[in-house]
Amino acid sequence: MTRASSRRPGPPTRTERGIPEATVARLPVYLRALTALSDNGIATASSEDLATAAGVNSAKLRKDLSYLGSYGTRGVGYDVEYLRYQIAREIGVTQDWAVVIVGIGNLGHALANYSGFGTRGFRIVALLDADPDLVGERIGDMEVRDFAQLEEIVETDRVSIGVITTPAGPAQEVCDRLVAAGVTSILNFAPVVLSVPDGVDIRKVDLSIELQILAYHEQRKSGEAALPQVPELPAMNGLTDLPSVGGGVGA
Amino acid sequence: MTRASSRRPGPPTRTERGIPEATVARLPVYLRALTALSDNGIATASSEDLATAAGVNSAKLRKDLSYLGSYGTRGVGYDVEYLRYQIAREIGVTQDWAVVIVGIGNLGHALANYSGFGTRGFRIVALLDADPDLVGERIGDMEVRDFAQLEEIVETDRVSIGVITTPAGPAQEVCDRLVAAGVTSILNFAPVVLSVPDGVDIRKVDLSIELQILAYHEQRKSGEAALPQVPELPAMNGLTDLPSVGGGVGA
DNA sequence: CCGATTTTGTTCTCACGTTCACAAGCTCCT
DNA sequence: AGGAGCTTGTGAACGTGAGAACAAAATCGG
Repeated sequence: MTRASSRRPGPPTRTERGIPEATVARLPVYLRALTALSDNGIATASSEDLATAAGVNSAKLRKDLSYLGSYGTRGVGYDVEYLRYQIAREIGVTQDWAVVIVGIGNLGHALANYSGFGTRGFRIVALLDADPDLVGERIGDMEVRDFAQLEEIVETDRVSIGVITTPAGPAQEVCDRLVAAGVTSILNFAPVVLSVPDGVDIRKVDLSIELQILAYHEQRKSGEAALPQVPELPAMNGLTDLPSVGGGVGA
Repeated sequence: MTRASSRRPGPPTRTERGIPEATVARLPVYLRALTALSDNGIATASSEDLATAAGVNSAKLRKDLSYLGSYGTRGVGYDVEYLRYQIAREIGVTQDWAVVIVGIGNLGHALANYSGFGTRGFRIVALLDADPDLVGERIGDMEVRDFAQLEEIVETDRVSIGVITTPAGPAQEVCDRLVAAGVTSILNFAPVVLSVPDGVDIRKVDLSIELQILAYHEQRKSGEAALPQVPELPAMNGLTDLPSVGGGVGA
């Protein structure tokens, strides 16, 4: 994690108005579930209802919500609209965040078109690319601008969030420029590990990693009864005799 | 998690050839780091080198690798090619997995074009959409086919992984069809919680959730010294006059 | 051949996250 | 008003993951 944490070992260090990271990651899910309930005209929901809609169990949901405060009513449940607003406020999407997207290839294109950018609370203020052939192209009601204008745009529009959809190569450089320009949160789609200074948050979305995780589990399903035995090792050079792959772990 | 696990509480229940989920999620990162080192002509790397390249600390990396076996050499480090192969095999990307993409909108389009689909190990065998206007369109060297052909394709090509890039609305139905057709791993880009039977793995990639997590931290940075005090609660009665926050159910 | 040096593999401890279980608190009915 | 019936909020137990620290193994130089 990039977040700095000033922990003193005194008491359990109860949330100094700080919410566990795992909970933060679920709040947006709850927000969406509440919105769906609201759209269906449901005014009140129990933790059980909400948990089902959000795909978690109710104990976890209640504990998560308890970090925000006591917004429910015992014996009754939660007022959908009220809770929705409280979560939205806690997350910070009651205000609008200015976002720039850097790298208008296939993916950048898709994100630029993504209606509503998934959720309100975010406003794309610029699409940037360094390729002169792309600059000037219109996408929806926006126009691709030159990456050189980054600093100016960040300052003018108070941009705090940057989305990187470039190839892996230029990603770190783009990242550095974003940070230097004053962006303090970055969402990275490029398949590289970016390094950022303290105080800058970075999150990564990586298609091929997700697929590989699925592949791992998939492989185990296939080989449930008959694990495909250790295949021929590819001409081990340099190193010594091979550790017996089957029994290396455990016992 | 969807994975079933048969745990008896006896001893620490060491990996019955099972690798912790947190480790599994990092293996693809190591794989990529190793590939990068290999491309740079580096034949041997210490856990420290690797850890730096992968953006983790070396103790964690060593522990992760130890679940796979003893593939390093004390006093020396790891043979890059050898370790790369071992990890690839463990993940299951030494073979090719057939993948279908359902929902050829902006995002589906982008993924279809994604050269190499991120990494070798995966082969897109079909692009599917229910919209007759889209069916027949060419994308790269593939043609969009009718979603109705799903079952046939899954059977013929032994498809085990499905990618859902539809809007939220049809996602669950698409998911059900995929599962019924025999797909056992799903990567979901639609902003909904999908429910699947046991034995099917599902992973979710959600842009707006990632942004909201960033927004949360961003908000805390801004209000470091001066937390904006709890704003007026919006008349906690029936349906209040909130800014319409949330609601990723775009389309 | 032996000791110094390097780096892995593993053990131990601590922090974090999840789940259970239940008291506290609210509503509704009689 | 009082008791029955729900549902929340939370304390405590449990399980998983992270990091520090160190013993075991390999190389290399004398």
